[in-house]
Amino acid sequence: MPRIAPAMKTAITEKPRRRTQEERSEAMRKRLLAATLESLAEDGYAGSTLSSIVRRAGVSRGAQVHHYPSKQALLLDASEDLLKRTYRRLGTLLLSISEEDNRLQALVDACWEQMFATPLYRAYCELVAASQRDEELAQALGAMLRRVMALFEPAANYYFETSGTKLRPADMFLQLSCLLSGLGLQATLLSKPVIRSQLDGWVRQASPILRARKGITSPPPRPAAWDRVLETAG
Amino acid sequence: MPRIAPAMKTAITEKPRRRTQEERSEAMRKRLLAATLESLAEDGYAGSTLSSIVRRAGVSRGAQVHHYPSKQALLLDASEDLLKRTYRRLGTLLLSISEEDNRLQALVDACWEQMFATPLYRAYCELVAASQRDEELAQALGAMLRRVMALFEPAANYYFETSGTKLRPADMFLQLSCLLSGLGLQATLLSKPVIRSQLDGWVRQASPILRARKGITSPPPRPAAWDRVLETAG
DNA sequence: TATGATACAGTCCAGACTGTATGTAAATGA
DNA sequence: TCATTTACATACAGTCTGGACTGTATCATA
Repeated sequence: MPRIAPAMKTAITEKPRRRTQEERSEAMRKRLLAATLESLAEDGYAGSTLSSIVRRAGVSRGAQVHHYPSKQALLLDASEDLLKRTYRRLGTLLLSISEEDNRLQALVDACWEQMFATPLYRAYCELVAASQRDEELAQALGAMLRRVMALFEPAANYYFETSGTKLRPADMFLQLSCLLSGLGLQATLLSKPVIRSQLDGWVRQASPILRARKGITSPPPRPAAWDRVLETAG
Repeated sequence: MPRIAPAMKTAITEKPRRRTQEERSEAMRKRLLAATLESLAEDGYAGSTLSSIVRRAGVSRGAQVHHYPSKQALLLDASEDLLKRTYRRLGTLLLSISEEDNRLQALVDACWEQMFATPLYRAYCELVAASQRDEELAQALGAMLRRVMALFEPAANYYFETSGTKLRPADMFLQLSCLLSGLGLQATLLSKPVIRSQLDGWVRQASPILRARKGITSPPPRPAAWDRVLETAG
C-alpha cells in the first residue's frame, strides 16, 4: 500500500538528528554483537536463536540479516568481538595490578573475578563447545587464544620472574589460565570454598618460585597488536 | 489392517531365544544411553536431537519414548550413566597406576589420555554447559562431581603423601583435575606441544612436594559407594 | 492358552528456526 | 531536489524438533 502519513517519528523523538550511514551501521552491529554475547552467556549456544538475539537487541529481524547474511557470520563476528573485549579487560586488569602490594594474589583474584567468573567467559565456553563441530569457528577461536596468550606472555615476564625452576613466568601463568578455565567451566557445580581454596592454593604453591620483579610500577609495554585492537574496538 | 503373516523373524534370526522383559528393557536402555553419550560428544548438546539419537542407537522413536517420557529424562539418565562410566574408568586407571615406577607422571598421563582427552569428557562438557540453564541437570552433575571427588580423595591420599606444604594430596589432585578440565575444554584449540608441556610442567612442579608412598603396591581400599555403583552398572 | 501388561514401531502435528523475498524509510550525491 | 544506494522492517517458505497418538509384537501369569 502506497503513501502512509509519515512525520510521526519526528514528533516523538526529541532530536532525530541525522546520523551518517556508517554511524547507523556501526551502532546496529554493536547492539547485535552485544546481544549475541549476552545471549550466548545466558541462553547458551543452542538457545541463541536469531529471533532471540534480535529481540534482545531490540531490533528487527531484517536489520540482522542486512548486516549478517547468515547466523554463522554473526557468530564469527561475535567471536571477534569477544576477543576485543577480552583484550581490553586484560589490559585494564594488568594496569590495576601494577599498584598492588601482593601482586600475585591480586592478579589471580582479578583474573578470576574479572575474566573467568563472568558472563563473557560463559559465552566463550559455549563457543568453544560449538567449535567442536564448526571448523571455521575453531579457527577463529584458536587464533584468538593465541593472540591473547601472545599478549599475556610479555606482560607476565615483565611483572614477574621465576627462581629455582626452568619454567618462565609465562608458562606458570598459562598453567594458571588452564586452571581458571577448568574452574570457570564448572564454577556453578563447585562450592565457593572449593574455588577459593583452589585459587589460594595455586598462589601459595607458586609464590616461592614466582616473584614480582622489584621496582616495576609502570605498566608493561603494550605490544603493537594491542593498540591495533583497541583502536578498532570503537 | 488385521492379521499379517508373522513367523518371518524366527526364520531370519538364528536363535530368537526368549528374553525376559527386564533383559529387553535393560538392553534397550543401554543402547539408548550409549547413543546419547556418543551423540553428545560428536553432535553436541544442540545437535543431540531425539531423532539423531534413536537413529544412532538403531531403534525406533517409540522405543525411546517408552523408556524415557521426555528428552530431559533421557539426558538425566545419560548423566547418571556418564558418572558410572567415569567411576569405572577411574577405578581401572587407579589399579594400573599401582604398578608404575614413576607414579605421578603415569597418573597424570593416564588421567589425561583416558579421562579428559576422550569423547566422554566432551559429552561432559556439553552437559555442564547445558546445566547452566537446567537446574535439574545442574543438581545431577553437581552430585556426580562430588561423588567422583569423594572417590578420588582417599585414593590420592592412599598412594601419595605431601611434604613441605599444608596441602594434602587430594588438594593437589583437585588442582590437577581443574587443570585437566581446562586443557580438555580447549584441547582442540591448543597445540599438542603446549598440552604436553603443561602436563609435564605440572608434574615437575608437583613432584618435589608430592611423593608416592613407599611400599604401596596394592590398590586403595574401595569406598562403599564405588562397589554400589559398579554392581548396578551391569 | 487366554488375557492383560509391557515393549516397541511408525505417523502426525503444532511450534520454532533459518534463510529469502519484498516493501519502506533514511542517507548520499549530483 | 531528485535519483540512487543503503539501512531497516515484515511476511513467507521450507525444514526440523519434540511430544502425542495409534497400532503391533512380545512377555507374564493365571
